[in-house]
Amino acid sequence: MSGNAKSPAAVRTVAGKTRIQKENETRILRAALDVFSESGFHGATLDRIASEASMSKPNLLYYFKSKEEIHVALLTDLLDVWLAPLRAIRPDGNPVDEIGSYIRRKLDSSRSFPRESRLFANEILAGAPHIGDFLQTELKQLVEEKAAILQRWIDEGRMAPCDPRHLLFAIWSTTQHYADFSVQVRHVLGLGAGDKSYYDEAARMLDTLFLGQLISRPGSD
Amino acid sequence: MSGNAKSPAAVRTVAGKTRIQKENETRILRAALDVFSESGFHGATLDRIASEASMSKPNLLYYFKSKEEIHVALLTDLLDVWLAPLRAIRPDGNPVDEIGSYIRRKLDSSRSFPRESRLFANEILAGAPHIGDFLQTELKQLVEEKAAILQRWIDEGRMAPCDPRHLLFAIWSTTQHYADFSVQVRHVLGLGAGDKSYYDEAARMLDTLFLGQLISRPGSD
DNA sequence: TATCATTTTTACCGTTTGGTCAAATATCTT
DNA sequence: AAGATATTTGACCAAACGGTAAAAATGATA
Repeated sequence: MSGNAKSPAAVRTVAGKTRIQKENETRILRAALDVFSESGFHGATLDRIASEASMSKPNLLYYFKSKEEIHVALLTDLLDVWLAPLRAIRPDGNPVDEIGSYIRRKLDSSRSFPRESRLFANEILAGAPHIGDFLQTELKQLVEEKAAILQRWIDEGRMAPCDPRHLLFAIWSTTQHYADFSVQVRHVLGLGAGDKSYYDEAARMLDTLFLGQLISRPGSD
Repeated sequence: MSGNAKSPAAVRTVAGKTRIQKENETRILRAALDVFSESGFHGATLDRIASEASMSKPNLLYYFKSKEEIHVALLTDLLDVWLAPLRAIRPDGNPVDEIGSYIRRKLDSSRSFPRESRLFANEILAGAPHIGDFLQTELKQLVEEKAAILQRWIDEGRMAPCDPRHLLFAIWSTTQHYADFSVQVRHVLGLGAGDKSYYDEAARMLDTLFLGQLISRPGSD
């Protein structure tokens, strides 16, 4: 009677989620990502999210207790994806490859998930009310771990000396800029609304900036 | 009877502003900058702005017709200040000095005017509903003008080849990051709320990143 | 001090918004 | 098909919000 097969008399999967539940939660989160990333937390309304999810507002609130719960769910889902590129930096790689891949992955994230990037940016700009703990613990620890790797490369003379944590900040800011400030980028470059053609030039620029010069290559690397 | 001395029978200065008017408009804009930069346009309320300006809401609306008018006034005031560092880049200078000064000025802006930076960031993130025109015309033109200078330096072999406009994007994003994402920076570095001590290390990092390497110095420059 | 324009306040309004409730409907199991 | 559970909806609510109107108070001028 315990297990996970069927407790009362319904079709529930492992996590206790019905087929309809999973479907609707997905629909809601998808719609909410649209609305939150476009208008921010306070600018978003449950009515718009419900409408975009083709669902009545009370029905939406049947799956998520509050507006904040939807927002937190989105952020929580996002964090793992967001950190994946940083996690992928390998201690036994060489600086150019590892940092180069990291930049490429982060830039790809901006291009492929601009709404997620803006959601994150909005949260930080608002003072990180929901993910402050995450930043202070998980992110801080991960940064320290990866910064130690970079520091070792510096000590070994394989990279120009600099504060590794600030180097990471620079990579974050430059890559995320193309998602968070895409309107400005497009307006300055004179591009249309959906045009993402600038990403190629951006990639070249970042390679020049971070790799072409920052990392000294003895040739043996 | 025209002039600017005194038209009807009151104490008005050049722009037709009473002493009290000027004082109160300043108080309102100051309070509004606090609130808007902290909570964004939609998160801000007239009640909070009025309260922070030690003023009743109707009295506030006696000086500004609407919430949006306050917001636009803030943004408009900001734009000139915001572009000053870029305007200061001189065609007859040398790359290291000019770009170095520019980075220093932008970083100083982030340290000294973080609220202004966040106000701007919020506006862009929201899709630049109020300053879209400015971005497409004034900013675009200014960027083209300065990019041409950088391009000339590149053509003359005084700088590593790269897209000058994206170089500007990189400078904008890295410097503004320290204001817009200060919460994240502090949490990752393990610093307290008001601590801005990281700016020194940030400046070193940016110098290394942009100057130490990007710009090739023939020695004669 | 009388006069007039400016400034401030009190009371209020219509709308929007996040959220609730109970009833109705669909879905699943037996 | 019956019964139980899960889902959906329409009607509604209290609070918050941007904004208004008109009267009261203040300040400046003569």
